[in-house]
Amino acid sequence: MAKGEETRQFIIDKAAPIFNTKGIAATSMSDIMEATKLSKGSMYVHFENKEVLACAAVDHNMKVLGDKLMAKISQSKTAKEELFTYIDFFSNAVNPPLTGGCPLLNFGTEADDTNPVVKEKINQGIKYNQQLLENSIKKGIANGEFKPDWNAGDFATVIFAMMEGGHLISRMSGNNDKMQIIVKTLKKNIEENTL
Amino acid sequence: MAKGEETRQFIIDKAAPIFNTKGIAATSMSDIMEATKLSKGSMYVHFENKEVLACAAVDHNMKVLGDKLMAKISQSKTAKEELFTYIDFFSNAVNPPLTGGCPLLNFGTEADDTNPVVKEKINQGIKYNQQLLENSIKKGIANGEFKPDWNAGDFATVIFAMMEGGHLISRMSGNNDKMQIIVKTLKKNIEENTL
DNA sequence: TCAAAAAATGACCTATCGGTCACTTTTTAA
DNA sequence: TTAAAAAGTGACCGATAGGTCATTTTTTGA
Repeated sequence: MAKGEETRQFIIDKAAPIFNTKGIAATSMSDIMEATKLSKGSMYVHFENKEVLACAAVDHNMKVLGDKLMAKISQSKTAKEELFTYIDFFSNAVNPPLTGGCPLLNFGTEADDTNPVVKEKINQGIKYNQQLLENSIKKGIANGEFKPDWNAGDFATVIFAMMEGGHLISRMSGNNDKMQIIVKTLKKNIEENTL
Repeated sequence: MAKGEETRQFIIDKAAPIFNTKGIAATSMSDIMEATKLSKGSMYVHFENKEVLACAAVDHNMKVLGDKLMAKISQSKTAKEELFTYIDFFSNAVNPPLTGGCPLLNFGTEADDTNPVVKEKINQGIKYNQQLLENSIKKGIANGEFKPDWNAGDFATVIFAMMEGGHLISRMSGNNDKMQIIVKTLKKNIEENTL
């Protein structure tokens, strides 16, 4: 990797968790300078402006989270195991896989009415998650693990929505109590559709 | 109402939707000045600083939303109707009851790692919603509408989490398709627990 | 090896931020 | 009616925001 690209990645690595924690608007270039120990001029060698850096940070957060998730899921042997692994992966909202919590929730709500570019990134991220879940369910139906009349698309949406909602509740309360109810309910639901 | 209190309320009325749309950090006092057509000095007669105004706006958004919700729910005759009314009330995420969408989601995610005061307000707001739902379910169990072994607390959490998650999905996609799946699933679940 | 290209620096720029204050206008109540 | 209190004004303040650029330092490849 050329020096330039190396530094660019280094900046993104340092900036990503800050953006995910403080939000895009509340994160200043000075925050990134402090975290990277680089000068302001250097930041602007690699990023045209703050918006470009923020977008790169959003992408990075989603990629890192996706990679961690897939590393776990790919170890699963059955479709049911895949769903359980997905749920378990996000089940600790107080100590989440990514510093600052779920980037889809964080950047999505901030970008909603203000940043169409980031909003669309998050929209794609959400669709990716739902597709991932839907594929696992369909796989399980195809190989006889799950009931054939189970609506894969609908339940994929249900899982995703409940996990995000549970994430919000548990982060606000500071404990995973409600998230555990969500996890329990979803797993029970999966069991009921398991043959 | 004294003149001072009148102006204070006027400022909160104008500021609340702006904060809910842009977020606290991204909303400037100039934004509020423009919306109210009041001078900067006047703002600081009624609010010690931006944080105090933001907190008042958060409270106001939650109160307005709660009042609108209760106005609908109080018309319901049965417990099942109450739950359906709650769900329907929040079912249009693209054109939500409050400008900017759900304040619990908006302010909650922003305040999460940065503003403990607002975070606690949102935590209380979430608990209030869950309690409201739990009470309706318990009422329905008590009067024989619902199955007696239905876990009221758990299902209250499920409804709230799914609606918030659905809200996020639908706002990002710009349509209510996924929210409708959520609504359909929840109502079916309620029907299954209705005697 | 060495010169051109790329990266890094930090002083500096303008705009805007939240917030203050001396002053004017309006409201209030005796 | 009137004077004290409250509300409202807008110029002004220091701090910080995002961003620029001449200059220096480091990297690169012929």
